[in-house]
Amino acid sequence: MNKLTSLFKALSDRNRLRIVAALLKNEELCACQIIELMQVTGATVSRHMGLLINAGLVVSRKEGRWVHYRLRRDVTSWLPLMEWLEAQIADDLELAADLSKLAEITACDPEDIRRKQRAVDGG
Amino acid sequence: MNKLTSLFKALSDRNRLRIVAALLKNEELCACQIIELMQVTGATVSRHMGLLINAGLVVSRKEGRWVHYRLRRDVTSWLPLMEWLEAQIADDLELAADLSKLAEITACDPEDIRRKQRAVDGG
DNA sequence: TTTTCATTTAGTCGTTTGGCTAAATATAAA
DNA sequence: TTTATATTTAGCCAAACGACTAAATGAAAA
Repeated sequence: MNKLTSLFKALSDRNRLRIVAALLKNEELCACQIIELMQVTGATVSRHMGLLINAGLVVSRKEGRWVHYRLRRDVTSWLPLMEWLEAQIADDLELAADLSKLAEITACDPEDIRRKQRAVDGG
Repeated sequence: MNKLTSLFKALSDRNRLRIVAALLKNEELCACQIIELMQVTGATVSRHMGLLINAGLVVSRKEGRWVHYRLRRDVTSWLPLMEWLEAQIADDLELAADLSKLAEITACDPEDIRRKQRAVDGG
């Protein structure tokens, strides 16, 4: 697909926009933290991350069993868009609310988050 | 829907992006000119324009039987995005190609364009 | 080396999208 | 006031999307 089109498609889903907002405020997040923020299954988060990676917005880094995601900051032509987006997010009540929830999540040890998630799943 | 989400949704379709690109280069375009550029039915263009209007990107102006569209330039917080977009369009071969086609279209009298379109429709 | 576990892939399902045609609406011309 | 015409609305269809569950993968822990 076209670069620009897949970029906008990536940003045109509410949940993916929440992920990008989260990554704008956190250098790096692991899958389980994003799952915890969004309250969807790991499979769903994985699919969203795949789209964001494909659009060229995000890169992933594997560390043991865990995968960490971060925004690509090396595509200089997109930096103005990212800066603009960050300003818009500040004005979006729902996205702004996410950020405080996210602060609670990142304050925890990811191991604890997974423990809690497994307990809820009943796995 | 959310402001930011409907904005990105509006921009996430290739044909709508072509329309926005066209409106960035032309203060105002009428429906028949957009139909001619995109080679889709009037109904389809109408639906796309409705989405762009709903997203707050475009306004329409009725003049007799004709409807003219232009970009909203009064939403100051979106101007940086529009400027960025304009720069990206210049780097997009397909969108850039559209602009020369558009130049031919805008050089004609819209009445002639409709005459041609009616002839093709067999109406 | 078996088990556990984090993530991804495959497959399913209901919803949304983007195109079309046909009918409706609104305005100008005859 | 009838007819022609530009756009919109309604209704249809196939393809794409976003969620889920279950199965597969790959890496660490036991």
